[in-house]
Amino acid sequence: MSNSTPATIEDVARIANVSIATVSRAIHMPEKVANSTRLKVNQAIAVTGYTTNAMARSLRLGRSNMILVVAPDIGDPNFSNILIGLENEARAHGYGILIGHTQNDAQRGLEYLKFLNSNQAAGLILFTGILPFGHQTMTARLPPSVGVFEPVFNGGIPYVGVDDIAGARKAVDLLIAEGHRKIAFIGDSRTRLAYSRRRMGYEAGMDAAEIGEDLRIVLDGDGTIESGRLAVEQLFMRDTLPTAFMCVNDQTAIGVMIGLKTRGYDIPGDFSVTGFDDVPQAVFMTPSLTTIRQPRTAIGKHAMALLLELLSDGQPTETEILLLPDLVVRNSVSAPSRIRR
Amino acid sequence: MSNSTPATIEDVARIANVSIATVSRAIHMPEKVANSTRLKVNQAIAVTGYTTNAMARSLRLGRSNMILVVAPDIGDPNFSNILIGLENEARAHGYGILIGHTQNDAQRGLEYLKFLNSNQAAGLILFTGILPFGHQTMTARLPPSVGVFEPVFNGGIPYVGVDDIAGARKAVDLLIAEGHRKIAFIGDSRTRLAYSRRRMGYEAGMDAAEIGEDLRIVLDGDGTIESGRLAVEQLFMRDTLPTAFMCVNDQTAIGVMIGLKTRGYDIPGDFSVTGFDDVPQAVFMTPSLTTIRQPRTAIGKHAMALLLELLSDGQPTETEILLLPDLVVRNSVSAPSRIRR
DNA sequence: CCTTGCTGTGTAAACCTTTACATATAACGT
DNA sequence: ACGTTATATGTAAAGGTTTACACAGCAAGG
Repeated sequence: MSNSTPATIEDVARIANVSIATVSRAIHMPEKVANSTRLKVNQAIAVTGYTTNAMARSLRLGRSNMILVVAPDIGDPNFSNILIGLENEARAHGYGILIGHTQNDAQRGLEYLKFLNSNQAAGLILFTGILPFGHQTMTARLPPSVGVFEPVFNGGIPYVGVDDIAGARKAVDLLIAEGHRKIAFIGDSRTRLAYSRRRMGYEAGMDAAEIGEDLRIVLDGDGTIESGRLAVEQLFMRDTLPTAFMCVNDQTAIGVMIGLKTRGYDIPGDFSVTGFDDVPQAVFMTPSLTTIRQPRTAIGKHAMALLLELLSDGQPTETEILLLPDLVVRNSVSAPSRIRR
Repeated sequence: MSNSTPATIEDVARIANVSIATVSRAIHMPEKVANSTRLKVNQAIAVTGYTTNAMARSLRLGRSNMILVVAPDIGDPNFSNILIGLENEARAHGYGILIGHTQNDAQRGLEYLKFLNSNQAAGLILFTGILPFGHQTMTARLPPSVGVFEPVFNGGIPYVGVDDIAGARKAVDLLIAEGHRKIAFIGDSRTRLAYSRRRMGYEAGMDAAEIGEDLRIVLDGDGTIESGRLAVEQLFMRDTLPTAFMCVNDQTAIGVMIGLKTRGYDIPGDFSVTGFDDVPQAVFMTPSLTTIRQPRTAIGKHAMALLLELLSDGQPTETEILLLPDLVVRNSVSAPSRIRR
């Protein structure tokens, strides 16, 4: 049975005693072929173990039924759940998914660009705020594409993600409602639209509560645990400390909590901390982290639905789909302690 | 410049005023073509923005320069670093990497099997202890393949990973050296060779220290944080408790720590805990987790090297490469407290 | 019995490459 | 000047599909 070389459509045709055209039709347009013939073909397929060569098929058709997902960092705790949303939706429509990992390296990006240029994928999902194709980004000829998780700031690609401003606003409003006034925003200096939008939410909340500029502290890290820890260290160098840390993402918040705990402070007794994303480990922290939940599978689902629409219609019906995130109240926030510096 | 349809080798040939064969040669065997001609071709390539259609190329050649990495769970904290090792090695040899995510679903596995059957990937890296192709696993015609991180228990596929027995032995030896005798092993009941080997290390260590069966406690979970927490709950139902928990992996250890802390116990004061893997968050736990470090990028590198060897030679030189893991001593282990129950 | 239309099937071109083979030109030795 | 060899290029086949077009057989309508 298990020959060294896979069966081709020709092998099937020979055994079924029909032409290759008929075999192809029996597979893809079964109603166009006589019952008796279809039976013969199916038997021959079973005998040979034939499965159609997707590459030859795509070459002929000029399109494939694979979708490429490109991400700079596959270890991002948000990635896997968004991916699951993408996959489920894609599968329901007969598409398969392949993942490309760029490690933020333009050379690797170009590799995947070649893949796309060869029609090996019908569509593209971008998990990155910037097109990862280096200097060829401008001239790149991309298939229908959708950005996910963070807006793609060059390239004018439709985007599905969370409403960062509204989400951040929920966090800052909670802190203010608890009585905090001096709230630090620990941000991310990398050129990512998502992060600047979260900061906008912070500012809007502070504005709405009429909290002056003098009570706002903004410090930029790079969104990693370590940068959260560092931010705490930097703030302790200054003479005024906030009563609450609103962090641009959960990684940063985890770093902030580690920094504060290392210095012997209690959370939320001494300082309150909020995150953003609700990564899986947020619930396992001590104290568990109050944060804004990304509706990850929903994002994936919507993004894929939009991409599939693009694949059939050609024109995007909308250029940005923003999902409203929920506030997840856990144990890292309380009222500020009255007695403090 | 940016036409709707990509340039083909024919476009280049026409502009350079040569035949398509010459263009192909100018690209792949430049020394076989006259300098002047090569120049013309290169200019034409620049003008058209031509990039060779990888699919047509692979169809003709019967092989591609892509390697498929199949993983059931891309969110596994071990995955991304092993992947980086794989990628770096692959790239150095002109291969690209694509990732397939099966979610432990045989249907998805079959999708990737088709991908392979179409020669769309030259080789296969398996991140899973079992071939993910459902009932077709036996008859599947696979390209050269290497298992990584956990041995593939069906299919006789060469494997690169850590020496689980030796690693587990290091953990149990540490606990014994600290004075522990009643050591619980929190395992994983899923049919994964890696986990049963870790248990063998545990047993071997207990044997060597001549600690009797009556002092051994073995409880199986499923390797998740939650299962670690549950194991603690179950042990508290029994009348005797261990002084140390040796966990089959870090996830389980984290769950055990959460369970113990929830019950108000101090680690390592009341109980010692060890993990296995050294996932990124192990260092950020409080207390930080003493564990066995997987040499992840090294595993990836060796696995890819072995696969590349298979791709050229055909025959595997070795069937299993075991890397020795290091013990990482942090703060979750100390001597057992004398006064207890 | 002839035309028309329908159903089912086959033939061959096309998708884009690579490369064995053939051919043309130049270089060289005698 | 001629045969031999090396170098550079072109021609065409092959890889596995899909599908427009052509064709054959047959039923229906006149």
